[in-house]
Amino acid sequence: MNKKPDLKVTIIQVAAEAGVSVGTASRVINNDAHVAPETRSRVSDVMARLGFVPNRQARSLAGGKTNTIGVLVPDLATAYIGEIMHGIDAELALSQLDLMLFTTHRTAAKEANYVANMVRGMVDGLLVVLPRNPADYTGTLTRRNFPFVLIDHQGNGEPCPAVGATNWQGAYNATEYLIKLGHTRIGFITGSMDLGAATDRLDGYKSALRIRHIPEDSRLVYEGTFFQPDGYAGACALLNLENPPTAIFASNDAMAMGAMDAVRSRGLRIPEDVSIIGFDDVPQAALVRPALTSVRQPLEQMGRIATQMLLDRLKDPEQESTRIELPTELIIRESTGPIPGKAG
Amino acid sequence: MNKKPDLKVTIIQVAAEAGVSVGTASRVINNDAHVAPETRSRVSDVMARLGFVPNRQARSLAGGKTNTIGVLVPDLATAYIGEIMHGIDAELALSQLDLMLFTTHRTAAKEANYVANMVRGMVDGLLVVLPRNPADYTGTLTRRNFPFVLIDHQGNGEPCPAVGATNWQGAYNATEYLIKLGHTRIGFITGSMDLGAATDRLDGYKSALRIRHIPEDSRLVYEGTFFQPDGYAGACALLNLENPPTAIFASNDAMAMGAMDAVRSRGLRIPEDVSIIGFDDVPQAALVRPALTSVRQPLEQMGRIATQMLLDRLKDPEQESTRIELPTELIIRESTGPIPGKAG
DNA sequence: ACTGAGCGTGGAAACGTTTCCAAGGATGTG
DNA sequence: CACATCCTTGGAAACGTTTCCACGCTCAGT
Repeated sequence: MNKKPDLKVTIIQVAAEAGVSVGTASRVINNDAHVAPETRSRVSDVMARLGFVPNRQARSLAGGKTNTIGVLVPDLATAYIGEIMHGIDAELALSQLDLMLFTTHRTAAKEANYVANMVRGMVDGLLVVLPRNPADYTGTLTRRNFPFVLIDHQGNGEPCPAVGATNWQGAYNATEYLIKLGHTRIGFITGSMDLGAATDRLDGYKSALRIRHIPEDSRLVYEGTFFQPDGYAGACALLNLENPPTAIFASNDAMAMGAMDAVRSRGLRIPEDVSIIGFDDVPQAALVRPALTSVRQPLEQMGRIATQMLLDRLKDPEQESTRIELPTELIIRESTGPIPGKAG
Repeated sequence: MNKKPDLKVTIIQVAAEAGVSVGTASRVINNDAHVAPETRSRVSDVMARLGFVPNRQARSLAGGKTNTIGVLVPDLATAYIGEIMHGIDAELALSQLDLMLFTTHRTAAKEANYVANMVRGMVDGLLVVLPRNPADYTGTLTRRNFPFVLIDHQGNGEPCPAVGATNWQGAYNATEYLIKLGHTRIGFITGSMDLGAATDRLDGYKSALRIRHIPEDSRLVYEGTFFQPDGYAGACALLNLENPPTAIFASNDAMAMGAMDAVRSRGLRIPEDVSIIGFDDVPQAALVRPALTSVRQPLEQMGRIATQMLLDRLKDPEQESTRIELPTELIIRESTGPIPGKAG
């Protein structure tokens, strides 16, 4: 065990020990082609023996890149974001890039602020999850040619690189499915309406009703914020209507679970009395009883793809900005069934 | 709007513009006391006008500190870790420190590996959440005087800075509470037994039984891994016993929720037929129906305190290593009640 | 054998700060 | 009034890399 290196081993020591110049040592580190194989292995050996690890800051300073990408998330407390992060993380690990995490705590001001500062050398690229009002900064970013990708946001303004899911289509399909089961009174609990995903889902729901000539009833739409308690409150409100819905479509799984609790606490059965359908298909959806029918968003994949897009842009910042929409998929489980009375 | 700075503003430009030396400009940035008030404000103005943001890498390289702390987590998909992260993040935001995130995906090898490399200049300090086998590296870290704090780990080896919760006491209290309700057949679903928290909870359970002279029955202990499906499987196994338990104590809330599903899917009621109790008290525990009785771990606070400890050590690395145990608290909700037959 | 291309290498500038040292001016003390 | 002290400032050396430029050498083509 002669592997007790001094606290700091620099490239200079490596170069001296191997009898080469720092320039050559640097080339070995960076796998530069112009190094004789013999020299390369000799230097590599020395590096291994000394336990050399290149200094990150110095590399960044000299090389102009940080090998770090920044991820902006609203918070970390939800399974939803956890899934996306999982995908990002997995993809990043493959590229030897590190991840700097910033939480905005759902405040748009912080978001813009972070973005503004981050552009200056902290990170090479930026991933913004669930952006609040990206219009504040996408312009600046684009103008500076700073690589970034938005995750799960509908580009309502100028086009910018983003990956999302087919929220409209997913909501449409789910609603259509309920209609085919015989439901005509379908309650809807929205997400935060300042998020594009939320409005798209509502629109999908409305479109499906319209196509099937089911009259819209604004009392059947309850405005929530994507948090579980809203699902509970929303379901209560809907069930209190004089002509309550036979199915409730919540804009995400967390609210759907809240709605399930509300239904159960009134002694009603799922799906015999009320059908419940969610959105996202977080892992827990399959684990609750009755298992929740939900519109799957490929969250992890969204994280992965966004990361890949970012890496592409890192290599070629001039790349055209594309918006990718991943397909959603209706996952039918136990929480939905035919309308009461019509059931077997 | 003359705020259209060139892409890179350096301290040199600021100094030139303000008519001072770079040294003085640097002192202004760092709030060094030895700057005349007049000079300070003049330089500050220029910085604001030019939109100067100090280059992180250069600062780190020259100053020897990164202003970044590393956080090692097993993954991000659980509410449990989300809560802890929340606390860390909140505390870090106060100190203007940034957060570099690393996920180990529950592999001990990666954990040790990250730690080894991270020590070299990537971050100033390290927070390790739910360490797998910290013994692999705590020695090295301590020897090098590298600041770190372990979160939620029982120091079974040499003492090192850590914050945890009173797992033993929490499990003891919960078990005692069930006994007082009249339960004598109490099933227990463990967590991953390679985690100190898991063994401590099991020990607390066993101790409570022993004190109350309730014979231990190894069939009542089901070994799980902290994931929800284990709760389901565990509850099924326990209920299949010829003399099934009247209460089930799961080592965390995720498994408790799995257990609730299992109980319900057999047509049994909670808590009338079977009482369920969890551990952690994640936010969702209060949201499910029936609301879950659980042992609260102050997760967010654990994150905060660990961060504070780390910051203290950053200031004074020689500081003595303390282990802090935060008290757990039994939160009684609706999922527990008197034993069947004895109830009103 | 002579030339030109290309490869392997060394040397040094640059990256944007912090921090130490020294110097000048103002202030206070005896 | 001389001298010591403190405050403010400028100058320059680090920090550990990357990268550009140039130099010599080898080798193929003529």
